[in-house]
Amino acid sequence: MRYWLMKSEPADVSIDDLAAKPNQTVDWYGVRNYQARNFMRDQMQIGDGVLFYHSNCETPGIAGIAEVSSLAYPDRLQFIKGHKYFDEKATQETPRWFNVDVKLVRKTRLLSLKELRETPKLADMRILQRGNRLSITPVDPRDWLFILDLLKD
DNA sequence: GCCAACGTTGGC
DNA sequence: GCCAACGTTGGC
Repeated sequence: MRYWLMKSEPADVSIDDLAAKPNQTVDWYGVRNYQARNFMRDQMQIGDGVLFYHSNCETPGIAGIAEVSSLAYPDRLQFIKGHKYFDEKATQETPRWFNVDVKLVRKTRLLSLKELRETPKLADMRILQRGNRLSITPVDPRDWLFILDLLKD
C-alpha cells in the first residue's frame, strides 16, 4: 500500500469533474513522462491512496482524496492518430504509455500549495521541492497521515 | 555518449 | 505572459 500525489489541471479534469464521472472514476490518461509512467506501471496497486492535486490554475493545491482503482494498462490515446497524445512509436504489441484508473474517495477543502509550503512538517514533500515538475510523485506515509489530519475539518 | 537546442510544466 | 527548471531530441 503506497501513497501518491497526482496532478490534474482542473480545466481538464477537476475534482468536481471526477465526482461527476460514472463510478466517480477516471482513467489517468496523457502521462508522457517516463518517471511518472513507471510509477503507474511498476508500483501502483489497487487501493493505493491518492492526493488529487489541482495544478496550473488560480489556486493550486490538494482538492480531494482518491484511490488507485485499477492496475496500469495501455493508455488508449497513444494509438489515436492525430490526437494530442498520439505516439507514432507506440504499437498495440509494444505500447509505450500506461495509465491506471483513479476513483474519488471524497472531495476535501482546498489545501493550497501556499498552506503546504507554510507547514514545516511537510517541507520534504517532493511537490514542494524546487523545480519539481513531475505530475505523479510518491507521498511518504507520515505526510499522508498528516495531510489527512489537516483535511479533517 | 555529449550537449545544444528546443519543448513543456506550472507557479507566480 | 514570464521564465526557471528540467526532460527530450538529434547532430556529431
